[in-house]
Amino acid sequence: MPTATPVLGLRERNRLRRTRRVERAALALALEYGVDDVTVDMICEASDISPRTYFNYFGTKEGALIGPAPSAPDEVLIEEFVQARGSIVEDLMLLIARGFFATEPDRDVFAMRRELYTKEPSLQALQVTRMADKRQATAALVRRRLADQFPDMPETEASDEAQLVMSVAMGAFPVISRLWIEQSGDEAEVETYIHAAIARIRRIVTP
Amino acid sequence: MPTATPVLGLRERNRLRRTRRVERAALALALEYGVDDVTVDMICEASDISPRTYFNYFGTKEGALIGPAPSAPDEVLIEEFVQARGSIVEDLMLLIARGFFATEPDRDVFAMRRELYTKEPSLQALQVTRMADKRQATAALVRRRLADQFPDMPETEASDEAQLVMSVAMGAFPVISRLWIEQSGDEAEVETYIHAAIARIRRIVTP
DNA sequence: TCAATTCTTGCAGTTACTGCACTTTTGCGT
DNA sequence: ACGCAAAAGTGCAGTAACTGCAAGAATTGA
Repeated sequence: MPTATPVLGLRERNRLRRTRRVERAALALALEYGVDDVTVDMICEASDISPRTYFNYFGTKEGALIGPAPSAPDEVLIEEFVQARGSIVEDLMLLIARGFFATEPDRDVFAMRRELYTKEPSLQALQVTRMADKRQATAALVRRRLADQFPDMPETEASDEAQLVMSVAMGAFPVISRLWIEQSGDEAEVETYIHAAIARIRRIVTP
Repeated sequence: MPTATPVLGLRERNRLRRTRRVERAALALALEYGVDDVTVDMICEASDISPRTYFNYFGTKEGALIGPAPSAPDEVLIEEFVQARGSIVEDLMLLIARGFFATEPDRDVFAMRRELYTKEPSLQALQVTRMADKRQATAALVRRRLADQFPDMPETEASDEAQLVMSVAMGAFPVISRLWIEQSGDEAEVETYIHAAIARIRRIVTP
């Protein structure tokens, strides 16, 4: 029986294998010695790869630890988001969460990453930093939705509101993903967690 | 007429003067060339200080750009926060904002910082990273308040809720401070901005 | 004015990261 | 099966952020 996924060339397979090998090594070292006491050279020696190639793959020392950035959502999902009419923050979180699932990680790597994240919360800050790069793109999405939903809202107000929507969503995201990762890790349930979190936010901003 | 503030020793005055001189130089350079194209050596040459001392003062290259971390709130303010009964996120933001004002910045430096922040939003991410260091301390405060307000709330739920409160507050903070900095910069008004932002958050998490 | 303390600085070293040129590997047409 | 073009891996040299240490300078308090 042929695989459902398109057959990958030797090139891709090598790249995947290598990526996993390096991620595993990096995570194991970071778990043993702590992120700050691990050097790129150590990772490279443990995973038999040259430092130059390491940076080609991951860009930064922490790249292998925090995992790939969530992929950009495709047009269909975006359109769905623009036309949805739930809480805008909730809808945005669902959109981001789906992008996160587009890149299915290795089982071991996933578990190690979970352990490391709880051990060194500073890595969460790095996630946020990386997300920050996508701020503008995401803000544009939110503005599209606002324009669609409230055609009469003045430009500047929409811009401010978009910023706020994004900030709240990105601020709460680490908490939600931590909860979800610690408790189940099952894709289906992420929507439940998001929904519960939104309800909670509603409560804590109400006197 | 003697000054109201306690007289500073020569040591303190030198340190203050130096700090301002370096901050000014760093900001001017960053505004002219962009943060990434400025080196610590350039800043040191422009402000006539040794690189070693620069790091003693500011710790990181960006330290002189983003300004001092908000000082830890004193016991009185903390007690006030624990016993307040407004929206918990709003009360927390007010607490943080007051800590921010405890260190009064130089007028010029303030203006340059404002300009740089709008020019290079990546600096905001740095602020967040630095705030992340204080996450635990802040979370403890929030938990104190929750324990005071809801004595029956179970441990784990309180912990999750504290995380969420902090994340939302810290997420929204950059937006608010940007609005406030761009429009007035007057201390009195910051409460108004915070209040308005909270109202807005309430709206965007409601379907 | 002198001794104790604190601060600044130079130096040497480590580590993250980058551009460039060179070799190896892979994909593919014949 | 073979060889060529494209892509990927690697070594090297260099830059820049940051740190510990110890010596020298400034400040303080008696």
